[in-house]
Amino acid sequence: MARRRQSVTIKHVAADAGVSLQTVSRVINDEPNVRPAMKERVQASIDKLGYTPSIAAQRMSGSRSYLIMALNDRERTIADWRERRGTDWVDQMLLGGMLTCAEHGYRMIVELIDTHSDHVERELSAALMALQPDGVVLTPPHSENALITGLLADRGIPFARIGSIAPGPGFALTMGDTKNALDATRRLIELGHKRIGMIAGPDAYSLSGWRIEGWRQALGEAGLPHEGLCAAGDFGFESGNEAARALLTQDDPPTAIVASSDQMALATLDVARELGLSVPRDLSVISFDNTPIVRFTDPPLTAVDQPIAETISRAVELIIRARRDAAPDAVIDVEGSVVERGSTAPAPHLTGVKRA
Amino acid sequence: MARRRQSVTIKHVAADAGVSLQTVSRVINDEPNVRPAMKERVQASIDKLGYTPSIAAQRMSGSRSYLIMALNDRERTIADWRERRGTDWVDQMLLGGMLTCAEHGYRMIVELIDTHSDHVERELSAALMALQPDGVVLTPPHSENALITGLLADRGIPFARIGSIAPGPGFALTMGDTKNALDATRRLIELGHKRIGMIAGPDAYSLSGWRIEGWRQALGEAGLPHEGLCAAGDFGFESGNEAARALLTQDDPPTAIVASSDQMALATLDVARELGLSVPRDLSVISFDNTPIVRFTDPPLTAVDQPIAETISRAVELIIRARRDAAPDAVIDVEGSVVERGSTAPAPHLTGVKRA
DNA sequence: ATGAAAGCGCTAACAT
DNA sequence: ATGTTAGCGCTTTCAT
Repeated sequence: MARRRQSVTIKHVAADAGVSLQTVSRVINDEPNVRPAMKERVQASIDKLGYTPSIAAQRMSGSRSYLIMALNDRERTIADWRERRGTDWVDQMLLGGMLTCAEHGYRMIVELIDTHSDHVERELSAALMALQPDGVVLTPPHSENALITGLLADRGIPFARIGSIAPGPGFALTMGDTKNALDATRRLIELGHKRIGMIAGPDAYSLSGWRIEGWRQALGEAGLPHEGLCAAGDFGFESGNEAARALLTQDDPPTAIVASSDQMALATLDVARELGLSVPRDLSVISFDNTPIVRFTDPPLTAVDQPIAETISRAVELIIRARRDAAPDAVIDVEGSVVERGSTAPAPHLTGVKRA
Repeated sequence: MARRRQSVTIKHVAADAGVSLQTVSRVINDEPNVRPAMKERVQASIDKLGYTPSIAAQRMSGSRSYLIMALNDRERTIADWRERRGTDWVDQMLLGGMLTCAEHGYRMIVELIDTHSDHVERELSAALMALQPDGVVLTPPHSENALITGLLADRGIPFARIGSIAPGPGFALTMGDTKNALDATRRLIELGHKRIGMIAGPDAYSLSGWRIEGWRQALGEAGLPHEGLCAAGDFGFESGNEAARALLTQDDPPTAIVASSDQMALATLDVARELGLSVPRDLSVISFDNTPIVRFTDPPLTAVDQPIAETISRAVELIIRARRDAAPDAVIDVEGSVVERGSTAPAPHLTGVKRA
């Protein structure tokens, strides 16, 4: 391959404007100590030649790489893509991440890392050495992986933890999990439900716990019971099936269920159908995620919308500003909302009658 | 900001192994003229220190950047994300692209470019200068934009054109559009349909034409008419609504429709419902895309599955091999398939009776 | 088969 | 306010 060189470099601009490289550099980076007239002249040359600095060269000189790495769980992400489950997490991440990066001249680059692997550190370290990103966005469950956060902290790389509130290095951001679960449960209580079940996510994710907390809090406020009404899944369809079955086939089953993922809610719909329960007449369901498919289920699912794009956008801004500003101590909580659709309705009148 | 340096560099490895930088470089790049024993010794140091070369430095020295840029239409992509329509094109692109890139030590980086903008060239040029990718994957409609292909050809950057068969620079790949439309239409003919409509995509996409061609060819084989049975949309829901209405409210309307996108098929379902037509009893529908939502529509849509991941994967391989191998002259056509679901059924008996 | 020297495009540090 | 120098980590010459 022919040795490919940059077509227009800082040298060309400097020559064209009749100034030193350094002055051009100062203009590019909007640094002080350049007279307006000079700045204008250099900018004119830049525009004329259509010059854009090479991020590789910028990085080499000890400056920024203008790259932000978004780390996702390899196994889960690939499975979602392969199965075409309609999870649009990555899309929403790119929506918030890429656009905000672009506003600041940065790029977002998606990287997949194994969670369970014993060589997480090697994988991550290799990615960091290869790319030299200026920051990293950690999504669950990586955001709570001490090996990962520790390594980033050691290397002094700014990073954001989505779905983590633990103190320590890195910006912590959450998507209103507790309040979302609280709101969803309250809504069901308003509809007259007295026994409201919860299909929780796996323990490995803190947000699973937060949602349980919100659910319990709402029940507590209303003096309603929670005992025996919480079953845990792993966010996947199969686990949701089992959890829903466990909840709905017990004595005095719930008339409403909050599921911690769309897939588990989908499974709940199936189980209900199988048990001869009509949704929402006999059973109300609210899910978390609000992925595109929930508008097309039968009935369409009332769902908690997670502000993924907004949250990643905030994370990126924090990372980019990290050089200047001090880290905010507090956890940043971006609010979600409940989108009401057809899977929720007033509690059935015959509450308390065993149906299974 | 502290001037952040690479933690482990080629120098460290060279020192550890007691050899010159050059020898280490040769080992990294698997070059000849290194004795096995030497190679082993160096590799041991690399493993011990957990060394991975910086792609910025590799690029700077005139070698590869190990970056492949995937170019998508900015406006459409962002709209799909914002509306959360369930289009998983980008996901499938990443599935095929990222994984294949990773196999070869490359990274895929997604970039959005305006199609209609008059400064496409400036935008693209800036991205190329900043990132210096070793190759570019062009998706429709960029793959048929002469400004873009011309610029890449001029710069000598290997690129792939997805959904383009035009001769000229760059690897051309298609996803079996003609055959897919042919198969879908043939399937409807097998089911006894005599009047089969087509809701085509916009002219700006060549693949719209290829699909029309396949549809027409199948009709021709069976001696069936096509006149007045083709309406064009822009792939979006609204346009599908109009097109479906035009087809279904005419005299002697079709009993089956092939829609060039899921969104337009969704609209067709709505129009059918509105007109009192039951799908698939009165009307069969086959769509293109097979996005996740089509499993949840009422009824679930029979759809043409586009091998996006596989196609992008092939494109990436071609680009990476471009340095060694000669460009294949022929268009590479990756086959799709029809996934049968609930929106197709035998033609209604009362064919020919006006219903609208 | 190995090593030494030069340079990629850019910026930090140090002049002036 | 501007210019000069040195060097980032690596690969390409060019020696040996």
